[in-house]
Amino acid sequence: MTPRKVTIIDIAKQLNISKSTVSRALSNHHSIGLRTKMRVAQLASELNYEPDNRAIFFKQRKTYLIGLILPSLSNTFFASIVSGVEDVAYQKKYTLLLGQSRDDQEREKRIVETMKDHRVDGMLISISKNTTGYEHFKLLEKNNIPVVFIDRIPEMKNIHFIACKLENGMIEAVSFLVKKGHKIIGLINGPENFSASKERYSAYLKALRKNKIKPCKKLITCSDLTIDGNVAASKKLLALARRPTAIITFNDYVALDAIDYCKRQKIKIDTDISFVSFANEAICNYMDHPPIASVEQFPYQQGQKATEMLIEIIEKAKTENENRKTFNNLLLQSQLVIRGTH
Amino acid sequence: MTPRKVTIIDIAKQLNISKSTVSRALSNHHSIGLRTKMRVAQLASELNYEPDNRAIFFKQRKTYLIGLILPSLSNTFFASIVSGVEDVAYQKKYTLLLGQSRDDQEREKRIVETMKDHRVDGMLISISKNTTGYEHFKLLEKNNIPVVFIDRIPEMKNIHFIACKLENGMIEAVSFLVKKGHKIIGLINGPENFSASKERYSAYLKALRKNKIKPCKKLITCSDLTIDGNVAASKKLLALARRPTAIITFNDYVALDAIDYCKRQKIKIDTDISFVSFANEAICNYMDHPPIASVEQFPYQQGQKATEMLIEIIEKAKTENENRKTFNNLLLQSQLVIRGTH
DNA sequence: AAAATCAGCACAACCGGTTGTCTTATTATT
DNA sequence: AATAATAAGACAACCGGTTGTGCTGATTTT
Repeated sequence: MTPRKVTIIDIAKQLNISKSTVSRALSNHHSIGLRTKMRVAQLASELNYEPDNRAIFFKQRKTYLIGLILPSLSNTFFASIVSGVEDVAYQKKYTLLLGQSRDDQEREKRIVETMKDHRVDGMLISISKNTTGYEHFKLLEKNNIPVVFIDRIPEMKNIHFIACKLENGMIEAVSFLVKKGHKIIGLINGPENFSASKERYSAYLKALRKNKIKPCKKLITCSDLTIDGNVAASKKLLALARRPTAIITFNDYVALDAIDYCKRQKIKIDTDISFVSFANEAICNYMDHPPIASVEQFPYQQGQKATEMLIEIIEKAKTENENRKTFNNLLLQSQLVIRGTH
Repeated sequence: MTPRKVTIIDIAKQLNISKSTVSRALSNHHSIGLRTKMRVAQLASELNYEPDNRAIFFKQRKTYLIGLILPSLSNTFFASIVSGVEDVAYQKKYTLLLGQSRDDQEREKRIVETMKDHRVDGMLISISKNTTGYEHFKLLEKNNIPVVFIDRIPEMKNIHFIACKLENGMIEAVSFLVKKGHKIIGLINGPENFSASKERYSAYLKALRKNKIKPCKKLITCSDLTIDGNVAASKKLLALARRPTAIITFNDYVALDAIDYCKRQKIKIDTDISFVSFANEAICNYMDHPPIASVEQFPYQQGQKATEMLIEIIEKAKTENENRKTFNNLLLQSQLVIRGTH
């Protein structure tokens, strides 16, 4: 049997005093005499006493746990979110429970369940690629566990979320390309059910209008973000009779696959075709032909802000009237980052 | 005030029965009558009753939490470890607490403290680059919290750990280069205090001996794994009068910085110099001139094995005699992966 | 018919702390 | 000297479950 940890009861017994006295002595309560306080402190350190937070949290109906669910960590974008979340959470004495949905709705549900069972004080979620049903999120609402969605937002009413406003980034991207002389600009978008895809799509159209370019449906395609999907999308655009001279991609990984495809097809990057991506991943700095520009989406900051928002909601819930709920939405501005000498 | 969750007491009151009856009814105990069981089940689902695991864990002296501390997630290597850990942990009903030390000893200590306070059932740790003091790990031992170290192992006696045996990988790497005609093979190693660096170092010497090549001290250097460190190390080796025709690097990121440096210096990759790395990161597939081979260290499997080991220790501790502790060490074999057509 | 068996449930202790109230001895007040 | 005030600490309830034991009435056994 695991040797039991030292409790205040052990201390109380050894000193022949009551456990409430020990408790108060340790928290320096005024109604305990100095002599007793010192004896308790002495014995506590001798016995290596460590309070069991769970007993306290249990009574406080708190856990100081925040659940974070992301599709994956292999994408540096999400890893940055973790860092942002972690930095704020630790600072405010919360600890992070992590789960990866692997873009699988069932897994996402199971993780939500588990974290709910662990009675997290709140959750941060970036939904999976395949999530269409939202019952598991409603379950959290029922259980009064606040959720702030990050970057990948479900299409629900009355939710808290934080994301990066992509419209301005997309407009900057298109204008940048136009200024460099491009007239046929393609778009490889992400899955159609992503709000982030829809936003890119409408911003793309808006940007074209703004630059007096007539949009062409053939120049717009989607990828499921797998390598095969990315390659297929690239193939489709590059096979067009009216082939684009520039392509804007959903993120850097799509761009990398597209660039790879071009190289295999002997299509010269930056000569025959230019790429602009989203995400601005650092790893691209090592590429010989990275996208010439990329829209920064500030994942670290999104993580920070989301966590601040969540903790505020958690701590407000204790005091405030539940009836009149308000929902917090925050959009950061994205920003086009032009790489190197382009 | 947050609306209290439904408890068995609420159910008991409404049905005018005792709470123990409710508890047993819900767990289908034989001494409860069918009629009562059904009434309880009915009301429980009506009220949306959800048991509070914490009360149960509390009594069981368990949390089903596993703490995982890694230096960082920006390195895909560690992200893979997370996935391995997560997959095994979730399957065995444990949940993951995550912390990044950012290669800062103080931060590592604080995270250990926090996780200890949350009474994790066990911890998985990959130590930070700068960790030299081990008091915080001894603290865990004192608190009877088992720890399994992963990949980055402290130099302590009597610890559980899992790592990847690098010797064979290094020997394969050197032999591979020799077979390709290289005679002057440099080594950019990691920080000297890493056991992983020491292992690479001695394996490198052993491999040279095996291939009848006389080692030369000048061909061996270390990097602190920052970009500047990597570049400085590259510079040092490439400035040698007897310049190496091949360099083995501590990991892929070092190789990328070295390759980048070569390109800027107009040293032709794969012609003037070849690189072999450790880690076999997937992102390198997108490079024009990735290392021609890389030693796979199986981070996902390390994560899995470490978690299996930890859970076994946790669950064994309950029943076994504590006096005769044994320590588990597991080494996976590394494996040289030759890229593409080389 | 009295004793034994058993189903079905209530009571209370426990996990490890916190906190409100009550008790007792000492000191201060009038 | 009698009373009030105060210091120091004991007692018990509570958080939300689980579990060992005891009690009650009905059925079975002899």
